[in-house]
Amino acid sequence: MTPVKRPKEVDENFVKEKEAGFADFIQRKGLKTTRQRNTIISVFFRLRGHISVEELLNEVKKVNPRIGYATVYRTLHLLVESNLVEERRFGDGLARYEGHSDVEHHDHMICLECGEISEFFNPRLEALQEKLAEENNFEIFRHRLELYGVCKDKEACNKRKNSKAAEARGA
Amino acid sequence: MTPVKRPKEVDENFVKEKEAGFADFIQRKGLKTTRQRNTIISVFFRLRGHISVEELLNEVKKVNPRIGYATVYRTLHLLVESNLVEERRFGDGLARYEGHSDVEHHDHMICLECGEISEFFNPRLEALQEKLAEENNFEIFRHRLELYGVCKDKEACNKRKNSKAAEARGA
DNA sequence: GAAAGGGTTGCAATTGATTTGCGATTCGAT
DNA sequence: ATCGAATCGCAAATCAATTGCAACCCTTTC
Ligand SMILES: [Mn+2]
Ligand SMILES: [Mn+2]
Ligand SMILES: [Zn+2]
Ligand SMILES: [Zn+2]
Repeated sequence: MTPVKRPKEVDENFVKEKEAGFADFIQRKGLKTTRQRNTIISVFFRLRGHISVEELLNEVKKVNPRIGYATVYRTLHLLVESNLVEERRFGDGLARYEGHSDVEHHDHMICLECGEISEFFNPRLEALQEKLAEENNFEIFRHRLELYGVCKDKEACNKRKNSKAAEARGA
Repeated sequence: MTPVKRPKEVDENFVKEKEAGFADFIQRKGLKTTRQRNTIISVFFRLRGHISVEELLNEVKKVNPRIGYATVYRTLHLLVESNLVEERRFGDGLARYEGHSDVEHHDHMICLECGEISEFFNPRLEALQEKLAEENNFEIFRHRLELYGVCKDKEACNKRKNSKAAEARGA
């Protein structure tokens, strides 16, 4: 298994790259740079994990409280279209977004108890998928693999579950 | 690749098994057999493919026009809970349901052009997932793998796409 | 086989996420 | 600075799915 590791600190270089990529996209498309879009992507790429629209909006509002849902939704669509961000749906009914990290593509294991999401990438798995597609005369553009289950480390799992419950109460 | 094959004709034996399974579940749960539920499952298990709620309701209404959305939704939830049916979401925003066939579990390749959904099952792929989970100290309950792309056979793909477009116009 | 109790239905209203219409505002090429 | 086009913010609309509730139907009991 190759776990995907995310840097703990914000990687300013990564953010810069993403911002530049978005600027490119905007220009290519004949769209406009705006204060709001800049704020949103700057905030977004400094967050890590699988961010919901609400989470993002909350953070964005700390910078500019006048920005609303519609603009965040619209900007996220642009980010997805520009291929700088991927949309995820883990079955809790709301979309989540993540900027690619070093390992662009990866898959997920989701603990149904504590909600922990582990990211991984395995070349053999990817290759096998290609082989199966080949045999079926099919060309893969993208794929989605999610493993749902539970942590075997019950101790760690429970700890996470509890801290999550506490957080939910507090918020 | 092991393509999953579905019988072309309704397999009455399969339907019977499913109906019996549902009866069992209903009883175990202390729920009630009703005319509506019987109609819905009988219709559902005679359909094949990945059925949306609306599609199912349309068919159900041919038998009993008084049955409404709520009952179909509620019955589908029971079917999923009873493990006789799986819910799928292929990204078009609505849930689809399928009764298991001989090959209980399978994954999907979805053509973004013609909408064709190929079903397959590959033991190596399944085993590899288990191995990766093991390495991550994770226990898999279920998983979801979807390959999105296009048919390489452009002729067949276009034919399907066109017949689909015609159908949409006609309906 | 009638009555009782509890699950079920159908409908309409509600929810929750996401989208959209639109008047006001901002962008950016000229 | 100007002007047409793109964008914003808000509220209203949409869309799938869920739910409250009064009427109704099953099953068990007597
Ligand atoms: Mn991820
Ligand atoms: Mn299937
Ligand atoms: Zn866990
Ligand atoms: Zn195709």
